[in-house]
Amino acid sequence: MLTVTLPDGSTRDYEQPVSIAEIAHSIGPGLARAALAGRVDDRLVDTSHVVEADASVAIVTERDNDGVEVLRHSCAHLMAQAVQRLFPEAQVTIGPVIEGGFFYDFAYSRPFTPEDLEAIEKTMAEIVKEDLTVERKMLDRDEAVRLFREMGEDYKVEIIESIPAGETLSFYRQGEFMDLCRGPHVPSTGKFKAFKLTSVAGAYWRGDSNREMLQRIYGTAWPNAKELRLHLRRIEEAEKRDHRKLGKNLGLFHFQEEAPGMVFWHPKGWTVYQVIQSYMKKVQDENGYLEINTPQLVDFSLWEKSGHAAKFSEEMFTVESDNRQYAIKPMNCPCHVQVFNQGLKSYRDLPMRLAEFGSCHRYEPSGSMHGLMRVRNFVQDDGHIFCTEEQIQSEVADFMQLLFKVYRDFGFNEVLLRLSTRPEKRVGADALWDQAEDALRQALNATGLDWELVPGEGAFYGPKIEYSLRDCMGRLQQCGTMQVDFFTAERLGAQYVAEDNSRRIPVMLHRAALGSFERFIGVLIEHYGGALPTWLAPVQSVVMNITDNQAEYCRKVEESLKNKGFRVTSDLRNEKIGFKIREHTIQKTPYLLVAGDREAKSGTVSVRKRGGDDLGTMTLDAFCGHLSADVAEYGRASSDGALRQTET
RNA sequence: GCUCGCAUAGCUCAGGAGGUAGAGCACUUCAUUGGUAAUGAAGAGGUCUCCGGUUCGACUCCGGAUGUGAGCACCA
Repeated sequence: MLTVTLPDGSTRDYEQPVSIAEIAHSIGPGLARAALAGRVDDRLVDTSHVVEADASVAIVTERDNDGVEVLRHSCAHLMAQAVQRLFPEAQVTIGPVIEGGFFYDFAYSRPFTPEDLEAIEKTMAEIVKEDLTVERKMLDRDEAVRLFREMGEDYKVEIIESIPAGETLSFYRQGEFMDLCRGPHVPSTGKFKAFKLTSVAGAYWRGDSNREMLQRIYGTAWPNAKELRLHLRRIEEAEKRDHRKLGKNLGLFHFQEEAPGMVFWHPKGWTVYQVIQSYMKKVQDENGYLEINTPQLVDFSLWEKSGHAAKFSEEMFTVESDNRQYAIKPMNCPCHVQVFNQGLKSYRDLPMRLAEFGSCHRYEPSGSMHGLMRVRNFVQDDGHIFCTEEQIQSEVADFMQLLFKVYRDFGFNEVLLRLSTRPEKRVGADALWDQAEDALRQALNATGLDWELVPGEGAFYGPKIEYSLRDCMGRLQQCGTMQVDFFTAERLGAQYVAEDNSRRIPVMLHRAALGSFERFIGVLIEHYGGALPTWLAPVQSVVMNITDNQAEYCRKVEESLKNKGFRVTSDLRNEKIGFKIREHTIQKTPYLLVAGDREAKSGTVSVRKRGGDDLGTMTLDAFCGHLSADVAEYGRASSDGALRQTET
């Protein structure tokens, strides 16, 4: 006799051990059909799993997030089975669930083509029709190695061999197909209703660029056709917001072959850039930063001293002149230490916060470049805080306050915090790493917000906190960073005189809020789909005449708005008003002002917002008030004012 | 950097057994002075990314380079 507690709190008694499928059936035949998996005391299991003792049990269906995950994972198996039916020589490797779908990596003699994908999808549909039972099997490790070796699955053999001998492993079989897998999986291949293979690409075996490249097929699976359709539409929407496309259409910037990975900013894009820069300048001024500027070319020896050359010399641009080797600076830190080093510093000077909008060049691998998001020349809103160990925590805390304010002003309300700790390749003693990691951990805990630990992902000189924004498409965009560094200052000879007259080495905090202007602007463009909030819009308002009669009046309106500090243009072309409205709407200008004879006579403007809202006719003063209020709101209009935490 | 794809007018894209190319928008000119998402007409615009090869002939086929896209790897 055992008692099963269901999610609604009700209980059911069974005479003997009972499977999830049987429990589902005893509740109702509809639920039995919908069952994809089960949850026993919070552990996800197959529907064939037998409950042997009292437990809380839930039937997992497609309405459950875990159910959708199971569906996708099983769909990866379904795809692998189809691939092996069509291409018997293809070897299977791994096939996990990812956000929104799944992939499976195959070793095959040639890449798969779009036509192959169609054929694979068709075969998948056939296997769905066959409604094959999916069975779980347990095998001893060595037995499994033997079995997969016989099947000619070398990659699976390698995976299984990396598991300690003597362990029992679970396998899943559906028809002729069998795969090593932790599970759980759907009970049969008839459960799939909506899936689509989306793309193929190469991917390294075990994520190691020294090993062979496999053929990865991406797919997506959903509980029904409608959700699949919505998913595909969301992808289309995201493509429309692509900052590379909008950057071209809105005339913000361009790239060209002669300068790969480096931006040509156009007047409008540069306006956005400069608005952001002066905003950051103001924020930094208000927060005790001293702005500096340092050279673009610095003798290579400085990079050797700082330790960057040892790790990144391949990624640095170099210049030779007068028999001297220079590097175009790939980062600002060593230069900031040089500024700190001028003149003897006292503990009274600390914390010293140096900031620079520092242009950096890095020879990024060609395949990693992506519009503004990853470029070879970028400008960081860089800052280095030289301080004592005791000051670390409050400095980190202060920076976070600054950061959250900045993000809110740009219209981002969700921030994800991550702590990256010591990597394998690093400098310095472990005791110092302990201390540095501890300092960041405590600062994170002090915020009261949740954060995520990412072991081994720190910089070579210190651990870091990374701040990622959630954009309106739900994607995470890493922007800000705060790094504790006990080593660079020492390497570059930075010192201060302490209270007891001893010489001490300052701690260096590396920090950036936006990350790089290029990337941040890319994120903004996509977040807003090009319709930047008024304070950022390159052109805030355009004045249009209806006939030539009002040209002079429009010029006056433009002039008067410009004098008040607004970014305004006028469009006096001999075109119909509808045509002009359309053009400036497409250009996403926040306010469209129309002046005909009526307005010219009464000294007013007719105001329309880019979204189509008609604000009616108002005096120029009234419009100025409206515009000022909008600008003063920054990007907060889209926020609820409070910083929300993002789900990790 | 790796795998695969792509590169045609300012932009978005067609095209063809291998016989030097086309649309829409934009641009220029003319007409039109029109009240909230496209007025009409005419004109101009191309070494079909670059370098080699095959061929009587290459934008088209082959090889390479460069750039770029998706993914992987990398990211101080």
